Amino acid sequence: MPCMSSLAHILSGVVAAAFEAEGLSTAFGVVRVSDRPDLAQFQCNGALAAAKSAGKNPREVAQAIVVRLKENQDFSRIEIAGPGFINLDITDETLSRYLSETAGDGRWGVPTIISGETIVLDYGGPNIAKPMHVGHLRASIIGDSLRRICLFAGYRTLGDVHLGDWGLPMGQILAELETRYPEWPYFDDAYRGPYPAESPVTMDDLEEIYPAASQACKLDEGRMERARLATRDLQNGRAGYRALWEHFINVSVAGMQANFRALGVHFDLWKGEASVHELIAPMIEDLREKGLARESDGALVVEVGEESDKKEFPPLILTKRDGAVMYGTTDLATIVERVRDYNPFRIIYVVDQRQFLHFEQVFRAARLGGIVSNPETLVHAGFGTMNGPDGKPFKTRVGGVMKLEDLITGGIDKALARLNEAELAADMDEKERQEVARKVAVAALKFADLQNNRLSDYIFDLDRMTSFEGKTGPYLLYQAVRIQSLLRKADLPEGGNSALRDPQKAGISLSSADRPLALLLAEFPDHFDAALRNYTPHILCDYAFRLAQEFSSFYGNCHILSEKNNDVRAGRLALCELTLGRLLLVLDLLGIEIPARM
RNA sequence: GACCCCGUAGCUCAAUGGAUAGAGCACCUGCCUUCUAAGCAGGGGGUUGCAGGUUCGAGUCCUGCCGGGGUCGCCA
Repeated sequence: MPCMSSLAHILSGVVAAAFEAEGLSTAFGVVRVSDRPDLAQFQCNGALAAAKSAGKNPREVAQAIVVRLKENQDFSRIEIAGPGFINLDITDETLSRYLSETAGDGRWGVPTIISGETIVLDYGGPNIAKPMHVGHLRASIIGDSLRRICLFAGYRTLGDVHLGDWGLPMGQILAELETRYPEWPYFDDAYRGPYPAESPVTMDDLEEIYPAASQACKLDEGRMERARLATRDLQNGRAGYRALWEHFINVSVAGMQANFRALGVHFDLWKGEASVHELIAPMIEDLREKGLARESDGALVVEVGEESDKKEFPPLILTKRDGAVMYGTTDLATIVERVRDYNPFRIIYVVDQRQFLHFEQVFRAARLGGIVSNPETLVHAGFGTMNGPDGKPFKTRVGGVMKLEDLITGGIDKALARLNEAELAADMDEKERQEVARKVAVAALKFADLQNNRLSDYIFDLDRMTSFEGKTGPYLLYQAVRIQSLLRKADLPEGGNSALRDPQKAGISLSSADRPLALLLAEFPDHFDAALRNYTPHILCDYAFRLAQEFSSFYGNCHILSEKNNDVRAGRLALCELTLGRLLLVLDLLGIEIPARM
């Protein structure tokens, strides 16, 4: 029977009952890991707040609670400190029992949400015809991590790449190609035969053509006008444009998939803005009938302002003056589609925080139009901008953006160099060495990004992102690999460690050298819960690092395999297994793969 | 101009309103003939931008100011 929560949560229940018995709210009973480990393992600060609401002396309230808690055998020490903090230590038996009971089912104390609700996650958002650059890193890996976190919590998850494949850039490229190659059959309205199966452009071509087209439109209003018309004609189904556009999609998606494969980022759906094109007309019709869509300066808009707005809120534009739709329109139609197909509990958008206003417009329109009934369905989990060392949005020295592919291969090269220095790599074949280097490099990249608070901007520093020492992904891998190696040498009996398998008999014997690690292991459900509730993978990064660090300290201070006392040896091996299990899980939740050796 | 976010160690970042604000990098001192040194043990480094306020208690909440970034209808 697995424990369904963290130790602190279980202790909260005990202390809350004491508060209730004193006629006080159970909310005061919250117990958390002490922020003063030198004073206690756990603390409850509720007596202070309770005293205030009851008009009593805090220490007297605390004293009454302590008297009741003394009856509980799980506590080894209960003390009042300062103005009324209740400091708590638990017995080693209680700690050991908790760790044993939460081992073995792979959940480490995290309860499963059994509702089976669906969460759609929208992340990545790469654009057709543009190479993926470092800016796509954040959306991809934060989104993929959140998908893994939701999945582990028990939700059904659908990660959607949501390609940028339907807007003005498509028209700009079409117009540019039509200017350069007017003889192509794609531009001949009289052409009736099948269009070529082979793409006339490669990804390299597109990488040159798109910036050229974009620049031309910026400088020349005539070119921009033709790009707008091409966009509209594409959206209206002009056959030659559609055929050429499909080639763009195919060559672009092939490039993206290579990048995502290297990163280990997974998507369940490869839809894009164009996927919902057929839903737009009926959706607009419906919004018209409801009186929500109206003409404004030639455009069709939905007013989304609210009474409480501090400043005027711009309307959502459904169709522009020229009749073409905007990305807000496709985003709204995508909600229509997702609700229809998946009836999601949540739709989480992992998109740059600078698009806050856009999503607020779309979300308000969706609520007004009755597209979603629960306002909490739609969530924008925004992230901060990736800046250069100068504090401005990141650019390479030559002024362009760094391609994601170059970032990854650069990291792999550095990892290979590090591997070659170490003697361990000598007996690896070329393929294994490459794969280990890729895992190390990707771990470095992902951890360097994910450890930052999702919402705050952060400085992109190439050297730091491909650093393997200190608070880095490779450090975590290294600790996990060391534990794996140690456990292989431990020659454990079939079915695992007796200290875990038979907790009633042996238990995990603890000492001052390993107790901090044991306590930290018991914290896992709290950190998972915080990461899930707030959509913040960095919480798990921090926990994983602390766990690895605590283990490394333990490993350095205690020689495990040569331990003479069988109970102590078994207990320490059990802690190794428990640490490895959590480390592997947390790394998996972060989307980080572990090599067998490094 | 209006609105939103940010300001924490030399640098990059943490810290559900709680006790003595923590890590990593960089710098300094030790430790590889015992389980992987991508490591461990230890050290120096802070008026949390400034000024008020609320609170038993503020890096955290409120007000003002200074500094930085972002957004503000026909791009995505």
